[in-house]
Amino acid sequence: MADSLNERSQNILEAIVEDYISSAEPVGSRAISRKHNLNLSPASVRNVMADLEEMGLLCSPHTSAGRIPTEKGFQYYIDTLLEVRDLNSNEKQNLRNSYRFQNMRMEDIMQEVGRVLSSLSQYTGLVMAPKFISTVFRQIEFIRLSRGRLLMIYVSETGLVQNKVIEADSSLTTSDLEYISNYLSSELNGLSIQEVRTKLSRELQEDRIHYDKLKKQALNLSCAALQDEIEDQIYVSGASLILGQPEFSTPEQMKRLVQAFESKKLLIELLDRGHSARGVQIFIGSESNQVDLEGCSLITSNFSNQKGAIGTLGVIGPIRMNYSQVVPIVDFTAQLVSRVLDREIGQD
Amino acid sequence: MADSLNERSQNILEAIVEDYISSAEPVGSRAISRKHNLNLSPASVRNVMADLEEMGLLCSPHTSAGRIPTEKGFQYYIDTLLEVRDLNSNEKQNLRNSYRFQNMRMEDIMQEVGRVLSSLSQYTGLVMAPKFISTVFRQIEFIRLSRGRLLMIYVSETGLVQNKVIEADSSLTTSDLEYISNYLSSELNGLSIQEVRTKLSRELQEDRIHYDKLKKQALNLSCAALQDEIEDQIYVSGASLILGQPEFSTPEQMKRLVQAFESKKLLIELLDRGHSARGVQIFIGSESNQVDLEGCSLITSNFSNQKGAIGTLGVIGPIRMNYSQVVPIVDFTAQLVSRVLDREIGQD
DNA sequence: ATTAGCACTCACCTCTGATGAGTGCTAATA
DNA sequence: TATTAGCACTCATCAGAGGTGAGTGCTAAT
Repeated sequence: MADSLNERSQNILEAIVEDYISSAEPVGSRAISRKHNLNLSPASVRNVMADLEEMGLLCSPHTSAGRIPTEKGFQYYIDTLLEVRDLNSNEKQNLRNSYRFQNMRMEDIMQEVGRVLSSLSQYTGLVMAPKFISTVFRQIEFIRLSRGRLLMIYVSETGLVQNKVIEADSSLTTSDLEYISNYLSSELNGLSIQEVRTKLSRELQEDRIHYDKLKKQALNLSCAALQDEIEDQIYVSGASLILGQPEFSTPEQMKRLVQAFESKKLLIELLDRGHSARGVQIFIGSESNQVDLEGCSLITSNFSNQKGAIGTLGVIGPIRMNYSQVVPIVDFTAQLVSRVLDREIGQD
Repeated sequence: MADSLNERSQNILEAIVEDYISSAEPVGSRAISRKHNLNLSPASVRNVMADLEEMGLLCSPHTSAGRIPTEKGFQYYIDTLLEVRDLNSNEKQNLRNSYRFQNMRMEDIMQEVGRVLSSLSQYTGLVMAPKFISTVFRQIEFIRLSRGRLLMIYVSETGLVQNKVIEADSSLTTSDLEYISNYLSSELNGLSIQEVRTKLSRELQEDRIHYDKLKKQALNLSCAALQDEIEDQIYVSGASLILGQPEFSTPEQMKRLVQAFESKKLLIELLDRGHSARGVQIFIGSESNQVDLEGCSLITSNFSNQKGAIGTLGVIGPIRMNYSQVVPIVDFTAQLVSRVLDREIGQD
């Protein structure tokens, strides 16, 4: 149905959306007929606007105000009218230069990505570090904390460090732990977590392993350590930028957003949505299904190195976001980060 | 000078401060003369109020409003009038029960502390994890990331894991690194970072070490890894709570605060102020010297285990904070966390 | 020394009318 | 038949006016 719009309607809708994106104010027929050289009188524009309103693509706050695009209007704009141009090589170079990735830990890289995303887009940057489950095993260490409690340190191929406290048999000596660490690290090196898990459970079932008590304990320990998920890490940058947007200028709106940004769980859930997709994804307004994020749109893209290690980055802003500007930034940044992660383990 | 206040003046100042703390509104003479049974008419109260205003302890937003305490007024209240009662054993038990510390990584503990602090105080909780410099060496690992780049993982006595990427001689093999890790871990175990540093620089100067090339490399590596500070970790919880306070209800104020909370550097600087002191410290308003935190007060206390590992926790709220309620919470929480950190490495 | 009394101040609320941007409808026009 | 000029109408926004009430400072009485 929405596709049945004729060209004039499309032009006018596009004009309204773009005017609204830059002004955040209801757009009147007069403004459209003048600024965009459509050679149409305000009256004609009004007629089309009335049609668009009937279709649910526009609405007006009150009788004597202009029109603003509805969520559905934005949806249509994004699906049909938005042309995302690629960055030219100059812009790409600028973007590359914005990032400082030298000698950074994974955490620092993620933080840096958030920082740049938010400062370039002037909205809020979100980054979710590669998920534990998507990483490739590199090394594992066990350190005794107190009787019966061990600290497990896991390092992935890309240098992502995650740790976890596990309960364990208190009879293990320090050298036992060292042996176990070495044994597991060499056994599991290069396997994906998925493969690690199947390997572990298979070996645990095999009988012969039972002859070597230490090896069995190694398997038990690593099961305890690696079987469960490890909480995703998420980075929010430039939260104050989105608060500067007029649609969130009331104290209530601000509190709501800050609350949402504080809830890592909510954000993880949000970013997980696009986690299997390739390329840039756009979630408009109520698609997020989060009351606290009402009025927000999210532009995300996944990044990953060649061995897996999938994370997600993106920008969250008002529905009235400058999609044509932000989408290429998110897109290219994801590519950039993917390449950086490869370099992390590469030989250059 | 401030101490020259007579008892009546003190009583009235106290009454005004406490009324203002609970109402956030200017306090009138009538309210004081009635609610607090001072047996004084409003007119008498007004006389005293005028004196207090002249001393700079009170001010009035305009002629026909009541009085509100100035920063100096709050300072006086805190220094002279505030009586901080200890929690009774019931309250202590409740507080203990609020915290869930089982099998938690240091990060989780810090986060949990922030969560509980903010939810109990209804202001914003701040926690700074034990500073790297104050920790006791437990173990160090080096993992090759790519040619010339190593990931260093440092684990402190309390299980604080910190990592860092360093550039290094690319000729080191995996087993070299393993040897180096083991050598350093056994050499440095139990030393404070301060001691580690002096030991390292002393050994590097000694000649005999130069015969063992690998040991020399070990020392070089650990110098590169441990000589610089590692960035402090800071946790902010319940930022939205402070935004609910009437003094920060305008959009500008909110944006300002959110910005301040986003700047880890600023917060670290703030918490560092009280870092050498013992017991609870209170920083009122402009004492923070941070324009972005204008109108805020900070209540902090350090925590530490018996071996060092000093961190700081606290609550940030409006100057009009409920000090008598929050101070004991911060105080007892710091004691609690200190004990938990000891248990981390203890034998129970 | 304390307090009752009183004039005074001023934020806050509500009501009012003016303004103007923008609309919908209708009739004239190309 | 599609477009547009014209016009009455709507309604948010703003400024000014008047009323209200909480609270003050001062003075004179207790």
